[in-house]
Amino acid sequence: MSTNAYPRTKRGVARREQILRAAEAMIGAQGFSAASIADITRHAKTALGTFYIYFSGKEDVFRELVLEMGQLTRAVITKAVAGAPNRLEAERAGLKAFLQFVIERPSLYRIVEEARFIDADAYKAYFTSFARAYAAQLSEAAAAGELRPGDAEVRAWALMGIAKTLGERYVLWDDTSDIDHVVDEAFSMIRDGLAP
Amino acid sequence: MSTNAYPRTKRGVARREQILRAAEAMIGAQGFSAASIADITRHAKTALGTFYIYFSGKEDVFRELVLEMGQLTRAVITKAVAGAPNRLEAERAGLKAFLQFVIERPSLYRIVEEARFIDADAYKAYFTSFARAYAAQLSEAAAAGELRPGDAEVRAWALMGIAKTLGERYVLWDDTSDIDHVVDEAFSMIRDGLAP
DNA sequence: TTGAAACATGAATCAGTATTCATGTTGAAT
DNA sequence: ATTCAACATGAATACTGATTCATGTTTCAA
Repeated sequence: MSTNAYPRTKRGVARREQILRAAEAMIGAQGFSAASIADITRHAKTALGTFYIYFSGKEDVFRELVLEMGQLTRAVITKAVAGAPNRLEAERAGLKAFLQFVIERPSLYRIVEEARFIDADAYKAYFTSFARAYAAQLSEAAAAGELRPGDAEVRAWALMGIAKTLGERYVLWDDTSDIDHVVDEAFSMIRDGLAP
Repeated sequence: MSTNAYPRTKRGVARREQILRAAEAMIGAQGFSAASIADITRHAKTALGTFYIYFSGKEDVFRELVLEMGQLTRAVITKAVAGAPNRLEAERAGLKAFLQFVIERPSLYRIVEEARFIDADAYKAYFTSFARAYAAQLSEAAAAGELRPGDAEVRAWALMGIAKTLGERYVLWDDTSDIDHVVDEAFSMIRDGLAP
């Protein structure tokens, strides 16, 4: 197996996962270039060469982690938003769920942001695809009279910007115990900014 | 001169500036690790070793560029905001000026964002100092009844997040001819979100 | 139970580039 | 005009860390 083919045995599946998690931890903590393959395999308790059985190189694991983050974020937010009675409550729930997710997986968050500089295409793909879906929701809600009319795409990017930045400031930098306060304050601005 | 002391002759001043501009262009275009010192000096039309007369290493130029960006952004926004009749108009003017600045110096924008991963302290310093001043303005405006009451710090970070993200999306990725549309749409959301 | 495919190992390569340094050249003060 | 500090040069050095590979070990289907 030279690159990235899926493992054929239980052991293989487990090893691959071990390495992936170690890569998340190391790259998340030290950044892409500072984290060496040796760091990753050491942390995964495997030999150096084993890495190359499962991944074709450092960028390859990295890309996979970005993909993973994409799927997770979507899943988490979709689930959090599911029960909301209307679009505005969905915004609140989505923001809160996102920040909560950053608390749980800070490494993945950092990795996605670093992707801009390591694998710009993966980064763009992640955010544009997210934005497209987001804008569709906003657009629909505006049509239903739940939001004031306005450019759904610009709104989607602005709202993503708020979430990203608050996540960085209030979770990564300074693990505020009071995430709810941040959510409330930001949401009240968003609510009044969008409500009909 | 082993590191970073200021040049003593006209020629020295000019060379240093040449190299700084070349570093901005190369690092901005290719990213910190992909841009080699050789790239930078080639672009600056000087010998490799000359670089080390003026800078102690790659991180050193990088840090200086981040500093420069800090001063420039402040200056540009302060100036743009100066004539605004009230805080809300200041927000509009500031957002527009920021996006315009990204159009003019895309490399500096990228460099500051990459600083998060290369020189986290410089990055933090840049944004927290900016946020502090921003929050003070918002706080003052709220006290004067120009804005609805609310947590000025959270607002400052949220607004910075909007600006950063719109800059990335609508300037770096897709040089929209119609920046004014983006500003208008984002601003109408901000206005309603903050107006008393 | 056995044999072949899958997986594991880590020392040895290989590549790229940051940094140094010994040797010139230029600037400007006297 | 002279002189010394400042500046310029780029080949040589030094280092880091990614990737390979020859040699075992384990899994599992038959």
